[in-house]
Amino acid sequence: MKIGVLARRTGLNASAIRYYERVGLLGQPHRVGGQRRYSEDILHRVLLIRFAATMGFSLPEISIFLSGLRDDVPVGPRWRKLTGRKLAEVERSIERSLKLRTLLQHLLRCRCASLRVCIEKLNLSPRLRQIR
Amino acid sequence: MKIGVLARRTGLNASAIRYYERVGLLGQPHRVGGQRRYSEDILHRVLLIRFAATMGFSLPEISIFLSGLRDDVPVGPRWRKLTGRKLAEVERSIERSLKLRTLLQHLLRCRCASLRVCIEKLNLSPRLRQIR
DNA sequence: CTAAAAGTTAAAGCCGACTTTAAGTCAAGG
DNA sequence: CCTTGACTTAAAGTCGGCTTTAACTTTTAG
Repeated sequence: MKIGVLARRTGLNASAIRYYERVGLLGQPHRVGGQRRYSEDILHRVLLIRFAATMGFSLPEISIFLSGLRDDVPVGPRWRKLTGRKLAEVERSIERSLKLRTLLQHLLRCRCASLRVCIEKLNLSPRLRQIR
Repeated sequence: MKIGVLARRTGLNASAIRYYERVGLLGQPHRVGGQRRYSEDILHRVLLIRFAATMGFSLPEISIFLSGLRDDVPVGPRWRKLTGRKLAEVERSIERSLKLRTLLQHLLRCRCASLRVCIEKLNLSPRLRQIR
């Protein structure tokens, strides 16, 4: 299939597919008259890339992610390590977001005269670092 | 106080403070021989900006956030609306992250022969949109 | 008085993940 | 054959939130 079809089927822009190729996520596709032609395999690969991206993996990380796949290796230790690290990241981000939610709820519920007073009551300065 | 002191006391880089000034988050400070001089007030304002930023507000949002403060207004409806929207955003992001965590945990726990098989088992294509 | 530290500016650079632009080439339908 | 739409490239632009650079001035300590 041509790049436009792959683009429609993956929901991506053709330029994004060329970009993935440039950064090495997709190999060199076979060409007809200079134009790229793709197999179903590549469709799946692109969907997998999108999947990993929505999981919060960066493109360089996805490279590693996929290199485990390339060999059809039994989900190697490198991949496990990467995924474990990402899981830890996601967990930190969840904790942080839960704290933010609590704080925002407090801010919304409070009946302080002004925002300044309200925030001063929360005694933020010592918390500023924690929140990060 | 001079910009370097303000920088140290807020944990920011002096260039960040000048940047905040450029984008209109801080007014024109009073100057001595061309150099900026800041009051304690501004220190608090900068800390508040940082606080709002860690809450996930963008600098343009913080502008609005602070315009409610400028008048020492009783936490206006505009501010409430903005905060409510941010709370909703944070909640969506929490939900999304919880889903990601579950998925990552599944991926880590699975005993599939290869990543490809494992991911195929999860039947991802239909989920791809949900996850976003 | 002088040297070093800290201040000033405008403009450019950085990060990631793309998109857009400009200027062309190829393919398919009528 | 010719138009139209899809494709090609390299290079530049986008977003936010700064940082860095370069060239210069002011303040401060000794």
